[in-house]
Amino acid sequence: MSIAEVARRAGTSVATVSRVFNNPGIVNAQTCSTVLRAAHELGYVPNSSARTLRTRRNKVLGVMLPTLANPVFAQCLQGIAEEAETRGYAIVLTTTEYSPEREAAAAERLLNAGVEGLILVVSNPATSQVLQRTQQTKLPYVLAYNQAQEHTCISVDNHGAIFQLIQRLHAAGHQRIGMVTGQLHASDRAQQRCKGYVEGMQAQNLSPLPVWELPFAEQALEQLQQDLMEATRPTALVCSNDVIAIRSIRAATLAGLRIPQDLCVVGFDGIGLGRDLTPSLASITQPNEAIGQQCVALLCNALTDGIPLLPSHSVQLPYGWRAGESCSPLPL
Amino acid sequence: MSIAEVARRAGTSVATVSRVFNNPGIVNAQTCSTVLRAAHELGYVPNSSARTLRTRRNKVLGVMLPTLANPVFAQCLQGIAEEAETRGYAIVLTTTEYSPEREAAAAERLLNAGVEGLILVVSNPATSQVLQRTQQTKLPYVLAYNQAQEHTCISVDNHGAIFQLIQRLHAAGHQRIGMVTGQLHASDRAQQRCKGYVEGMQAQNLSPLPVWELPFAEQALEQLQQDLMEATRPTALVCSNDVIAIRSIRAATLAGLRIPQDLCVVGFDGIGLGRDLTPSLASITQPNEAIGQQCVALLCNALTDGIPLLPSHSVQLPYGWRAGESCSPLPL
DNA sequence: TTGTACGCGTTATCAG
DNA sequence: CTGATAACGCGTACAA
Repeated sequence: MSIAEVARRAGTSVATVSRVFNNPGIVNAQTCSTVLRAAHELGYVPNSSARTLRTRRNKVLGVMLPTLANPVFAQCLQGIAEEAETRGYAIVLTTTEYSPEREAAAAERLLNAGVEGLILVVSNPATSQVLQRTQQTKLPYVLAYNQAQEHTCISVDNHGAIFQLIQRLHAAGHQRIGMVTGQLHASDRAQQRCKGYVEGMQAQNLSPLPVWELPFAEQALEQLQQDLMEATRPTALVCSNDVIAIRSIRAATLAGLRIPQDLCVVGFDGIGLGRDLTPSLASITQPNEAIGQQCVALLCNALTDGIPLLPSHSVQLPYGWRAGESCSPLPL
Repeated sequence: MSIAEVARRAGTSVATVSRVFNNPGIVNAQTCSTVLRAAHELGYVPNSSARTLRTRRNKVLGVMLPTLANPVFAQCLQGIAEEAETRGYAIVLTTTEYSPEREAAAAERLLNAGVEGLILVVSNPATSQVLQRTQQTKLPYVLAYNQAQEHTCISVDNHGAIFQLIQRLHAAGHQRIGMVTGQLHASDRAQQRCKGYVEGMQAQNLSPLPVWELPFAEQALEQLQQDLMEATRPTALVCSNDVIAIRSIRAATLAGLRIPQDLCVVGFDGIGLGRDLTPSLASITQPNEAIGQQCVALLCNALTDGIPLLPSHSVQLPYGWRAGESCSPLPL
């Protein structure tokens, strides 16, 4: 099952067999088909380790995600896996659970695994040690979801999406609009979305409310619930992601509010499950699979062309809008 | 950065360096630490391709999952990734979207990737071509979630879980209990759970209702919705997984029913998101991460010990119960 | 257009 | 306990 056996059977040298597989153009069509037939009959499949040893390319991509518990990343990974598969790349996966400490260790493991390139979702590109470390290694990498001038990113316009949403909510008559987010330090996206909220409110001459920041705790939700029982409660809640939105709906319902009559709730991400909920979840959608696919595509192209990946290769994909029962119809 | 450089710096032979990394026990403690230091100073990291070429072991596991859109499998994958990581294994992932055709192709790709072992979730172990093909190759494999005598499986007692649930529902006063499932042919678990339903009902001297089988279509849900408006509608709905349960809650709500006063709904899987829903989702829980971890553990142990994986190595993990607002409290 | 021969970095065998 | 050395399977100068 090695190249030598194929060569023997085809009556050629190993070099020719190798060429047939790597550069068919430069070999006689006749010999080529002879070799191919021999290879097929023997069920020959090239040994990737040997090839890697020689070429120093192993066709493995490293993927670092915050968690798989949030369907956004699961969906993205699906896109990554798909595209990687068609391109013949394997992936090694690691999750950080949104912890900066785990991030560093996780990245180190990917590096040690000898990956050719990296797809990363970091908590904050501006402060991430992972990115410094990665840049040292000269390995090509692309950030998914993160948005930062200095890096190659596949993302959506987080700021603009929320900014525009505020405008639409206002147009629909909402004045008191609140924002709920996960832990801000764990996610630059959340920060950008919050910024979009504040500036969006100001642009509408509305005063932004203090942002609800929900750490992953029961307690925080109860606070939100309390606040929603005040007379000055908002009439619409913008959430920095769909999971937060689902939790917010829970808090609101426990506070005795009806969705969307008393309170409109909008999420961000467009996870598939949102459609099946009751009420169905209104959300700013991201093309999650496509984000994953593009990451792989960019990386693989850079790898095969041997050109370095630059910030200018960043792609900003369009976000969308999924209407849902958790929010009354919005103009536009 | 190769073993030779380390040897030179440590003043030993390459063989010794190799031993230090692979079998430290048989080398002099003194030399050992010298080598280790040299290696560390040089930032030496063993080349996995060369090692693989020599040992014919690449430390890559193949994982075949139905989809990542269902959080159950995302959670399981998280467990797999974690355990694989700690054991120094990489994984190559592929999804089948519950399609038997895609299953065969997906498995073939994993095989071609040269994986050392496989973790599979197949639609039906009894009819799966994938398993035949896998057995031909003599590669060790373990089935996750699937339950079958002839294979090595990590699963829960699907039949028993539902059987017991029916008993509890009956004890709580329910007489008309219905069952909702996804496409039966796409999942042996669903079949086993339905069997548990039918036999559980009979054991309680209740007559089982025709099972609602929901293909992935809008239409099917509407049928359920219609049926739930009949006078003879069930008072409790057992669902073969949490996603189905979420959809059923939607159908019931659209039918004008209140959950759980008019209709109790119970899911299966215990996906994390279930806790955050309103009403929160009552569910029979599976230890999803643990299932993934055990698959990896079993596989890796078999791989390192060189012993074949037998059906007798199967593990049946305990299922649990998560109370939730979608179902009134149940005895036991 | 094809063949020969070397080296990629390791591990395993066999002497010492 | 340690060292020399032959593979492992492949790609690629270089020569023909």
